[in-house]
Amino acid sequence: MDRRQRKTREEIFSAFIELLAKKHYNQITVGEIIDLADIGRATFYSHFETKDFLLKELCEELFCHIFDTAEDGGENHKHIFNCVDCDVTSSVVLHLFSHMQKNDNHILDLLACENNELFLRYFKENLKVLIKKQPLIFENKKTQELPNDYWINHIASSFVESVKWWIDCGMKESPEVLTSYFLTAVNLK
Amino acid sequence: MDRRQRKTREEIFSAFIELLAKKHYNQITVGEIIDLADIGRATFYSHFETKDFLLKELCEELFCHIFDTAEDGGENHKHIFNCVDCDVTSSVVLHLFSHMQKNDNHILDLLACENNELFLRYFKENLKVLIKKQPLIFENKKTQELPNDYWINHIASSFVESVKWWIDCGMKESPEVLTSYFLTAVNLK
DNA sequence: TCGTTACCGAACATCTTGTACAGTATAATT
DNA sequence: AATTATACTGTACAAGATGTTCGGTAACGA
Repeated sequence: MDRRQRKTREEIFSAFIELLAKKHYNQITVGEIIDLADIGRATFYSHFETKDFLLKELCEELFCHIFDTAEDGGENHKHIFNCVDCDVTSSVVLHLFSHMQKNDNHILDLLACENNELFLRYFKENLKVLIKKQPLIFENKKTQELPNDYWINHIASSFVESVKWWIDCGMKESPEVLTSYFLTAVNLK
Repeated sequence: MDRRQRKTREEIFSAFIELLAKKHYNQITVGEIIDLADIGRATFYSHFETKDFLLKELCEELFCHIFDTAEDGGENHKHIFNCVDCDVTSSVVLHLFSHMQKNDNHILDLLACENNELFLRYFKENLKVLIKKQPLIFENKKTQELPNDYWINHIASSFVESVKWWIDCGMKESPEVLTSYFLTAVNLK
């Protein structure tokens, strides 16, 4: 990809994130974005068909990154984190919470801002994929009573809601504590 | 309130709900609403400052209704529903799921439609209030390990997510089955 | 019956969107 | 180094949406 293209794309994303932190998605105009990014109108539209596509691509970029690095969690992360209770399940969960806390790529800004619905949706969908790949880690202990997809949905939702709760509380707790809350709530420890 | 005012208000709400079922909130224009409601432009703006306020008031009206009728759930609903296992907790939960299934005031249409974020948010907030009023019913059994507000958030979220899952599956299950799933997942039975 | 209030409808300024095009700067190719 | 291709600029533009204004009409309540 052309360096100019890459630069412009980054400037648009950056301006967009800055605006999202300030006001609601619906209130943001393309005009504001191009002013802040300091680019021409036509340039914006040569990159993104509409504002909606911009949002979509931003989500995809952010979540691809965080979940790609989480992929190998089950096998390797025992060694990366010095976990208190270093079993595999809490290792993967802890890894995710730690990622959150570091706020890689402004992911927390987006999850906390007023219009976080879309991000949360991506977040949850990606989590589901991750969970499905680790059936042993997130085992459904009540398979007789709960359909599996209900269970997976429950786990993924509970994780997302834990993160939201964490943010709302000002993220005072450590990732370790959050991991413990989460695993207790969903009965995985 | 003037009968004309009431009528106009209802017509606007009705047109709005019809449009919401068809397309995303962002794509709906005030022009479309007033065309479908068959009222004058100025009339719309004398009722609602903006489209956002319309959405807000719609939510408030719908959720006030459903939760007002759920208030007395703890004491009286044993007699209204012939529950399989007629303890108080499942009675309240079952009552809510049953309400959902009946689709009072198009509440399911709104929860299922593309732009359900705002409804879900209202839904969850109202649920939290309900849960806080019934501390014995939704008891936090792990009070040593889980902060109470984390617990309440977990319960409310799980309920909302159960409803969403239910809708996504086509609502094939009975309210009783959903109640069972929910109570199992959050470990309340 | 009479004063009040809500609706109508048309017009209007303003803002937003998405497209078009000619000119300029930067990258890639030879 | 010269040439070709591609990305950005800046301005302009049509089409459509927003929110307001105002004089006239109809329905309400007392």
